[in-house]
Amino acid sequence: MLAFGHSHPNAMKNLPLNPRKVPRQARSRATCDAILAAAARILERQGDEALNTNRVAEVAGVSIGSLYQYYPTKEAILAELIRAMRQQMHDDMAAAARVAAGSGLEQEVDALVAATLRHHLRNPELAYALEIVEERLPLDAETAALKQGMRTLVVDMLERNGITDAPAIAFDLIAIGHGLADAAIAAGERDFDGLHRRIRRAVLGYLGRPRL
Amino acid sequence: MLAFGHSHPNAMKNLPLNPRKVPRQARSRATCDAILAAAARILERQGDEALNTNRVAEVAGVSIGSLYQYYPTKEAILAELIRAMRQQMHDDMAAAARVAAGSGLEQEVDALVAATLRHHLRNPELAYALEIVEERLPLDAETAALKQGMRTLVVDMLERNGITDAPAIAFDLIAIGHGLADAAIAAGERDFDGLHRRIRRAVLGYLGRPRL
DNA sequence: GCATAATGTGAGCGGATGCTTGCATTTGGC
DNA sequence: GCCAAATGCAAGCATCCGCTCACATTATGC
Repeated sequence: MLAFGHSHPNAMKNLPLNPRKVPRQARSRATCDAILAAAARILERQGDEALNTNRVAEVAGVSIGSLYQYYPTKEAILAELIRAMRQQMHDDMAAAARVAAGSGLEQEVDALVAATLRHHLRNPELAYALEIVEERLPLDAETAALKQGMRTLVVDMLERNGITDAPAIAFDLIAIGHGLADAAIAAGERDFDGLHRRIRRAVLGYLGRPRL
Repeated sequence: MLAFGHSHPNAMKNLPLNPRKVPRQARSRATCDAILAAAARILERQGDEALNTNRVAEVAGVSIGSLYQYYPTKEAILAELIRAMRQQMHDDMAAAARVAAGSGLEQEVDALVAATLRHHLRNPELAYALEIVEERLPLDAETAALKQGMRTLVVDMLERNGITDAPAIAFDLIAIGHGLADAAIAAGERDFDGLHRRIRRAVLGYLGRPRL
């Protein structure tokens, strides 16, 4: 389960952005958490097509009115879930990059790939559903910054290992990893070790390293 | 623009499959084409969220009742568009594979990659929108067969060039190409030559070929 | 020309869903 | 204990959208 950081459900949604209340008492914080947890549960078990505000409120054991006191729109709920996921993923990757820094390209690639796969491993269904939702939602600034941060971790890793044109290479490596992970997960694979090896092979192959 | 093959708008949709009329007169064939063209236009210009049956009928200059005489559901229209796209793509790849067969791995990879990119080049917006729709739609048997056929073209190409475990390798190569193409197109790139080179690099790198 | 089949029409039904609003209940400071 | 602020509630409004149906128009065979 994701840990929700309580980063003000407001401060998002630019177009229909009507300010909403910020929870002050413990009671209302519990309500917000119940709403996010219910939304995650629905996404995980039934996918994003089954998610609507009435159902979220029902599963959360909260009235629809309470939901709209804290989340101005359905998208605000989804954006909050996505932000929490990206935060966790970013922090995990940053820690992995820090630990592996200086251990050589192969080790560093491995560390970053492992961090991203760990993310999917925790809750494959939810992670997959959230990524699908993310594609068709305008990113809020905070989530965009997190994604940029993850990209920068890859760029820095490449530069530490003397690779030129790192930003463009990072773009492609991320795309390659995404492509392989998406295809494997969509095909129902759950062998993350095998997937890890294939992503390593693709990444190092793209970088022109001799095969291991 | 896609050429619609008039492969019986019926013969799809297994669950709510109510037989519908098959066009006999030229008049009704024109109606069907107008409906498919209108749906493609909407997808291309406004994306799949903006597509609904009322709007399709309006853009096609046809009444909503006429639309439902030939297409039992909204999904049947989309499935027909997807089928036409996959047919064209498959035929294009098959022709490319035939011409390039025996010219060596690098040439054959190039030919197949070029065929798939040509497909996107014709109408990037429509191709992109259709692939998004395809992901969340149950494939009809004919489309599934076309996709399987394309996969087989890649497997055969690999086996012609002495590569073992071809089916698994083909799966990964397709995923890699998809990942790179999706990311580039989503980022607004329109330099298909550059994209072609990067996909070649990724594919040959995965296969462990020395860099060119 | 006429009968019949084929095709075209659009008002509107039924249901889903995002969200508002008016009111009830609980909490915390004094 | 009291009151104002915070929180909670759910009926139901407004809209969208997939789709039907009863009827009008056009083509085809004879």
